[in-house]
Amino acid sequence: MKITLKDGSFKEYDKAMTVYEIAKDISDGLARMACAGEINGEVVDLRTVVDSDCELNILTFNDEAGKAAYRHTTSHVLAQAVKRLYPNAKIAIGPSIETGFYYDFDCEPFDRAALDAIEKEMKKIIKEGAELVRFTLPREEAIALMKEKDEPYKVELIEDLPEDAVISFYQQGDFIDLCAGPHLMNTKGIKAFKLISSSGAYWRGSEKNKMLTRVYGTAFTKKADLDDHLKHLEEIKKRDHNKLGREMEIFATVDVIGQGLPLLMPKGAKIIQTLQRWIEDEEERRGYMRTKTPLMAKKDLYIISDHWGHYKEGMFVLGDENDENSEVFALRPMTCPFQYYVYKQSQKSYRDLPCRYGETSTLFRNEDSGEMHGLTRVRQFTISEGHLIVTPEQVEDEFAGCLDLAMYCLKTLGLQDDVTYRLSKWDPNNKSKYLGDEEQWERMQNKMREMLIHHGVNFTESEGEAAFYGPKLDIQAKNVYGKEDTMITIQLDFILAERFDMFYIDANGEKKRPYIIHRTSMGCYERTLAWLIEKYAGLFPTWLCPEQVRVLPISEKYHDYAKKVKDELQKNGVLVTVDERAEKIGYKIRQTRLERVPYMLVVGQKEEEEGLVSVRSRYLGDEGQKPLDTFIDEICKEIRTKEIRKIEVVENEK
RNA sequence: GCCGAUGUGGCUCAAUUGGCAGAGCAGCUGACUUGUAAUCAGCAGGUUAUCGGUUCGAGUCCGAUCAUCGGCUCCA
Repeated sequence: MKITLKDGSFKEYDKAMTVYEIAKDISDGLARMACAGEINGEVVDLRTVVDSDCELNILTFNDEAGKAAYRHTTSHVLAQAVKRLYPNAKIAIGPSIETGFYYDFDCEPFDRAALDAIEKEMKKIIKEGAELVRFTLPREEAIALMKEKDEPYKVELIEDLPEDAVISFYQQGDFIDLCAGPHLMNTKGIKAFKLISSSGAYWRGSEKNKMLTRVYGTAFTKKADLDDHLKHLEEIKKRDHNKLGREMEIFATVDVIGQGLPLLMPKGAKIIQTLQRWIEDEEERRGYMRTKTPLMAKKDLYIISDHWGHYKEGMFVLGDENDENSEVFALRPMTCPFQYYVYKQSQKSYRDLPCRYGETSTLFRNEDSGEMHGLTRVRQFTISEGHLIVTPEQVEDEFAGCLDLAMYCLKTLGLQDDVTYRLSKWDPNNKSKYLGDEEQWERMQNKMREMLIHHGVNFTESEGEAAFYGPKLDIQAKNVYGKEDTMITIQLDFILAERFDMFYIDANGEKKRPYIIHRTSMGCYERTLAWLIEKYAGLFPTWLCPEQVRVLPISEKYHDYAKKVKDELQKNGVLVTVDERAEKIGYKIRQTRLERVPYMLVVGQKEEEEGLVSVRSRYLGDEGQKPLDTFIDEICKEIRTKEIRKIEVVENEK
């Protein structure tokens, strides 16, 4: 048998040896070896390999699958420890995840002290060093075994496996778990792990099911890697927009105002204003017409759009629905139907299409109380929303136009490499959630897929993520913790034009249904702001900074000159302030840096006499003295071109 | 909505386990008039998230509510 190692080398082995024995031989410390290999790209447990003529890659901890096996084994040890300390706990599932693992238990919730105790027990189990033994059972016997062990969740899992599935178990000491593997060969192999937190999670991810206790942990093959990871978690906490944004006075929340209703402070409001002006102008250049439509409407409107049928739970309803004499309104969760009525104000010809409407639109969504988070999940938000009413022939070009605009926005903000593209499709197993029939959905989804391929977009597909009226292209980004959110969305709608009886007159004088494209250009302002805070750790590109320059006079004697510098900058549209406090220059510099202002202009006697400024920037540190006019030219160019200068000087410690 | 944790000046944290709410930073006032990351002195700032309960006495114990955080579900 030929065993290929990842470094490209390979060894020939006697056919009489089992793959497992070979693996032991190769790894020479068997406990440290992930008992996993790869055949034709598929990860397998070495003990399941019967064909000794295949070409096999032995997976080590340098491979993702090897690491996953390692983390997964740690989750089994966690389950064993929990069973020892809480014999009545029932085990559910415990997979490996990106930087660790979790395991769900049906038992009382754990507090930190309980987690510490479980950790201690896990260390004991690791020290005991039981071998992980794999065995398989026929379906009935597998069910019987799990019934005997009184593990109802495992029984349910087995019952749902296909009839012909191989049902494998892994045993370490007296602990047996239903599991496909692969695993380490011995629990002794686990070197570094930590239980991070405990929380609730529904069995099989459905809120109709019982809530189980989930324990999250992280595991690394080296102690140093674990320490690095824990340190990394501390580090990214510093750029978490929810912490940094409050610290920098970009936003705040107030308990009597309510959940999901952040206050944008002057700095946050300024950044959003800058974004908004930029986007509105850009859209106008691209042929959009601006609308400004009401924030609320009678429920009649939502009945036509069928938001009343499909989205009522998500809306804030005003008035008493149960009282026939009460006029019922709802705050708008979307702008779509309002802009449709803008379209419908006059009869349109095919010559009027494409008709592109844009609106800086404030929306309200009654999110569940546990959903709100910083600026990324709120109950009131403002998006760069727009709707394009197009003829069927224009769909492709206009979709491309929306995509181009979205990509332009991302690129300008420096975010283009941080996103993934997702084709969000309907859920064919839950058709009642959606309007329209299967034929329509398949047709539109195929069309969208074709367009994405045509434009060379690298995308994934996901079922059950569509809007109720059509498929979406969602542009997704991850926050500092790796959690994904939709930043930008472009949606194809083939339903609502009919419901709203929208039409245009074609070249033959016949009424035709238009298509509608729903889209955002740079998404929701609040969410994009949160993303920018995390991306730049608060050190925004100069053009976005709420304060771009601070003038620091050496002493009171130079206040007049400082003001003159400020006025000149202001005249050129630069956001500038003067620090006139009677403090030493070092103190003012320190504070200006902590507040992340990109440029400081120190002015004293020499500067005043010669019309200079001493520039100190977060980009290059001390940039020396230069004429005021030169500095103005430079910074105006930087702002105008929305340049993202590379930051060389980063130390914002407090 | 569900599970869990947390809540003390603007921020970071104390308060000997039920016994006089305190410190640093920030702020304000005054002095200093300063050359590239913290000048000195003084002052002010609190119904301990809110409401209720137990107690001679509650920041501390109990209950409810609100908010924040970590997840689940949901979602831009």
